[in-house]
Amino acid sequence: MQDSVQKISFKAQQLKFREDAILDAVNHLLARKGFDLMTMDEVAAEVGIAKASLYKHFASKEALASASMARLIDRAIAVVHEMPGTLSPLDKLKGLVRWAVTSHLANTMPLLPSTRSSIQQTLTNYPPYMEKVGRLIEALGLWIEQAQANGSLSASLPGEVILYTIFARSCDPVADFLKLGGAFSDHEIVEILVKTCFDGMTRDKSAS
Amino acid sequence: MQDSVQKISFKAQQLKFREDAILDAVNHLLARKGFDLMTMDEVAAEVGIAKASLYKHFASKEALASASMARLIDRAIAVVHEMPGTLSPLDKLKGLVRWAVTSHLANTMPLLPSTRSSIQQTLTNYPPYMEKVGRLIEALGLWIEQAQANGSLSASLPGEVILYTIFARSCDPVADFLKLGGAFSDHEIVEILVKTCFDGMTRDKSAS
DNA sequence: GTCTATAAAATGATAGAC
DNA sequence: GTCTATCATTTTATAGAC
Repeated sequence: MQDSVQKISFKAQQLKFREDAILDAVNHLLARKGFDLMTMDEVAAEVGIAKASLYKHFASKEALASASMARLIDRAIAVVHEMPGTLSPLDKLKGLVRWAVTSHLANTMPLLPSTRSSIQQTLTNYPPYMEKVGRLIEALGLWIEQAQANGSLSASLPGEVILYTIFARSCDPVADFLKLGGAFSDHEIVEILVKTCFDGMTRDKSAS
Repeated sequence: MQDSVQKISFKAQQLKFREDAILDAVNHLLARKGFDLMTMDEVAAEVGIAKASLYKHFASKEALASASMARLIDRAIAVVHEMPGTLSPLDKLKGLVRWAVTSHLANTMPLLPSTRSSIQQTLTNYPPYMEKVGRLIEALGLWIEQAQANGSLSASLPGEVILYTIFARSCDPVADFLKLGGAFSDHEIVEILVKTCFDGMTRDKSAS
């Protein structure tokens, strides 16, 4: 009996391992090409299995992308929870933007906020994804309120504007352009985007 | 002889009119769906002609999109040239962002700055487009230098960062999100994006 | 130049053997 | 569950009549 239980557990582990490998490939392709240009042939090739095998794990291309996106939101939530509690609310928000832009530059950030992708509607109709997004928004909304209360973020700006502006940094083409230009390191690009996102471009950086 | 000349001129005019109608449809579809999701069938349907007729005017889908994008840059250059000379350099730059975001909200702004679109490489290899982009960048670079010189834009920020940041507003998903939310008018959305782009989110708007 | 019809290729998804 | 082979559909592009 114990053998049987261990065997099942081992098989389940193997399954999860394989599905994680598939989602890794999907995440990478979503980051580089987006949903519409990603093909199932490419996914299969990057994982190193036959295309038909993909469909034994995920019912469709949409299901594949949805699972990958849900995992991404889980990771964002993990980043939020692991943010040092000693930081100010503003610095926590900046830390999230740093993570998002860094992931973007490393080709591990799917370009989610594009309302133009055909996957967007599928995602909004996928409860597991929306539930996770809701939890993420809740945590960030708290930080935003706190930052507005202590005067480090403009109190006259609607909270949703701040939220969307932060989200949008994860797909900001400015990072790609600066990387293409080659004049800046990835770290410099990240700091530039954080600075322009929060401080704008009209005043010079004050000593931190 | 005069009849013949007029006839040719008239035919040429008709041709241009038809091709402008085609480019209008392409521009609209590029703005709503992007290059990869736009199909030649849709273009033909929106213009109201047969798909094969499209290929009598433009050699390929890429040629169609390139011509549309070249026309867009021409319009941007026109906006730049029509900007009132009495405005400060900073206000001229803000005026361009206003035009870009307004066009975006009106579905007349193709999402050009995405390095993820498959049309990007075609465009960079299309000299007429690149030449126009170069002229646009030149004019904006001058305004940026002037704004930095008079202290209205941060002098410590590399000019190309400012340039790309301004360009990127034309495809900013924040505008789409705010429109989807329904809490703001188009004009309010435009002003929000202009403000966060230039002033950031860390200080309240000062009286203008 | 416009049309209908069709070729040629890409791609999401499935059948069926093992 | 993995594979090979194949289907069904979409989509870019062209042929050929008028």
